[in-house]
Amino acid sequence: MGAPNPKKLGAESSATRAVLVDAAEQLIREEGYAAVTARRVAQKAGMKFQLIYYYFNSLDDLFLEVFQRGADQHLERMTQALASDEPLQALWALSSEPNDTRFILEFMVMANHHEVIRKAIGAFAERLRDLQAAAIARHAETLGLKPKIPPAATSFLLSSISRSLLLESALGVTSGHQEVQALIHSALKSLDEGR
Amino acid sequence: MGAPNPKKLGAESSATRAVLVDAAEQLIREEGYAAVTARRVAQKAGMKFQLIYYYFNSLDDLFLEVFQRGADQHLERMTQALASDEPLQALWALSSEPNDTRFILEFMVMANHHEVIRKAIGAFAERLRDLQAAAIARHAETLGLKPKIPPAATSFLLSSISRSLLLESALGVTSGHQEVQALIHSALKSLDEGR
Amino acid sequence: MGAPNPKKLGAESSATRAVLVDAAEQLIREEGYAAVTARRVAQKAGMKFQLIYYYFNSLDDLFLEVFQRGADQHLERMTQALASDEPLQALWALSSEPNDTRFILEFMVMANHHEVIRKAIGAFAERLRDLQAAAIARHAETLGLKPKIPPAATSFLLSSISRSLLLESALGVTSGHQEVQALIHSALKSLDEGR
Amino acid sequence: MGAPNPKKLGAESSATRAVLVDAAEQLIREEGYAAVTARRVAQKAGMKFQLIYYYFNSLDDLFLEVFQRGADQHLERMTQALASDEPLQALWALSSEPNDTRFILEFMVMANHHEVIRKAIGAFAERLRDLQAAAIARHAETLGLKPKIPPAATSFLLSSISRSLLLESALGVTSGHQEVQALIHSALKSLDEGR
DNA sequence: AATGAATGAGATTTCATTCAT
DNA sequence: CATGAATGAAATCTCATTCAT
Repeated sequence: MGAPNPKKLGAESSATRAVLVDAAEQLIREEGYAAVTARRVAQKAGMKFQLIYYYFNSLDDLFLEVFQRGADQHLERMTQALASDEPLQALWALSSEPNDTRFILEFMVMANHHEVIRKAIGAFAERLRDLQAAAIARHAETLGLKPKIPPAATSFLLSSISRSLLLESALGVTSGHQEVQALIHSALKSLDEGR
Repeated sequence: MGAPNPKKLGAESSATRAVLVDAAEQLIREEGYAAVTARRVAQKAGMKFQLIYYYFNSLDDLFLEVFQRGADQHLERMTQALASDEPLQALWALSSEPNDTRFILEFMVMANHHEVIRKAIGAFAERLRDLQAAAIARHAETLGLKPKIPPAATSFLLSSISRSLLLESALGVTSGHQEVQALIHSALKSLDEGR
Repeated sequence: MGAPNPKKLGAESSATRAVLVDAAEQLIREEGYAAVTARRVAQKAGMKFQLIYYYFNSLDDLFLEVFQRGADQHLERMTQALASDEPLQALWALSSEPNDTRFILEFMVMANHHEVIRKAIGAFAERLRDLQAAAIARHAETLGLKPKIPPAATSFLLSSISRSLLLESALGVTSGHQEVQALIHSALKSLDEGR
Repeated sequence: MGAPNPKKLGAESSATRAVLVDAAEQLIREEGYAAVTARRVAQKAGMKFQLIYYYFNSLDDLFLEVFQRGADQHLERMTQALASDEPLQALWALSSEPNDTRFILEFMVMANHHEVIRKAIGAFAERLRDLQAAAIARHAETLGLKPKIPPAATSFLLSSISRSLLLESALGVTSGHQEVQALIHSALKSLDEGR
């Protein structure tokens, strides 16, 4: 029996549903999650706000769907990046993309108050780490290297650093940034070239 | 002394005022800035919510005061840490303190949508960076070292990494953390001992 | 029909909406515009105050709708009055009607601090003046008269005087009123009869 | 015994008291009576708002004092104007002064909701009317004229018209105004010159 | 598949006023 | 004389959500 859907909802495949998710995503990107309300999403989508409750059980559900879709896309992109000839540099480039990174950060913050989101983003972060670590290990093996830094640590470091560069830039703080960028670039180049 | 401050009501030195700032700080630490409303702060402080407007004119003012007080304390503590015999390890220990770091992170996020906060935390971050970079440079000189990594970059890296360790831990993500901790510890030890 | 009005919620045709407009109008007539708050309107209508924001988005919108409805009715009545055999006397009778005149005066005052209302009542006053001036001119022509006083001035004078009679009466001041009424009556009679 | 002062208040002659009345008057002139609150008056005066309650029993008392002072000054000015060689033209000039007229209008509106103000402004209006009517009668007698329009009516008409010219101008409505101005000017000139 | 109607809860903010000092 | 402290009341407005149609 399990837990049956307590409410009849709009079909998963509806075009309208997608429009709502799009609108919510845009809003999060532009103004942060705190700016997302049923009314504002609907307004952006050019629809009535009640539609949100028709398609989603609650605003949280909508958030979750926005996140899930974005996370899937990001994992996809990351997978492709890691498959390139210079996986570390590709990883860095993608991690430095302000768009995606700010988006993910927004959910990290939201997680504080949304149990459901916390689980989802936790799972996502873990998968991302594993994905990256595996690729880094694979790459090292290909080149016949025994890296001093464990793959998972490398993954963590690159994520941390790109995230912070972005976070600080948004605050207008940039002291030390150039030096770090230079360090990272040369390190990654060496690694990708097997030296 | 002539015309008083046009709007400021409660005295700076009031005990009540301090109680309110305490309550707000606690709330931010426990539930994040988004949970702070005049009503909730007052409730926590066991007071009427209007008192907040009596003492602060606006919620933003309260936020700012909470931040400023915490920032000052942190700078103070950091200054002391950097004055120790092993400044880098002390820096790291303080930066890894969940209390302070989560607190600062909360404001970094808040800054996205609060102009006033952005300026304040930007200024704070810059001061912190300069403070640390100067101490790191000083320490290197004392030991007669020429570090490969510029001081400001070292400061940035340590901040980024501690911040991310904390952020991810809150999400239940810890893969790669131990390895990073180990790396950092050994690196800092070497640096502090001049090797 | 595609994207609905981004914010408008309640339908234009709702009965509830009309009840709210009625209540607001009554309140303005009885106690003046300054007495109109969402709570009081709702109370008078026997409804929850949030309904006002459901139907009107803002109190100003409600004010505007009350005004517009009243203005339209007044213009209608004025048009009919001016079509009578004795247009000037009919104009005066209508302008002396305390109900309408006090109502309009209330908005004139409100206009001082409400940009939106200012525009609306400005437009209305202009239309009213033009309507009256045209009728007065027409009437003069019909009677083959060449009036010493320009039609627009006549319209202005009658409006001013009726307005002030009312305003002063409300203050309990009536000295000179009877004499003015007598003057106006005889003047209008002459004009209407073509002497 | 009568009704003794229920509260000890600041002296009538205090300079501080006058500063507060000044500030309130300025505020009414600039932003209308609805903008007058204890806080704003005090702010404008560069004082603490509690002082208002120290010097006046309530805000209404302050309003009343502002009005009384302004009314007395206006009566004074009017008396002087009426003593001139061309009393009617002087009367008109003073009545057309936007400053004073808007100020008085503001109180006429306030009267709707303030019993005390209503009585005060009623009494003032009556005195003003009597003053003007007497002067007009005197002037007619001096010139040996028997005016068709009773003096009180003349006073009423001039007040009404000047008031309305101002009220409409504020709304951006001016149609018919020039013609009226011209009429009034020529009529008053004739009267003043005894033709 | 969609939407008009409604509402309880709560947000920030402002006020007039009192009182003790 | 003057002012810090406090508060009850009310203002406008927004939200998430439900329900009947």
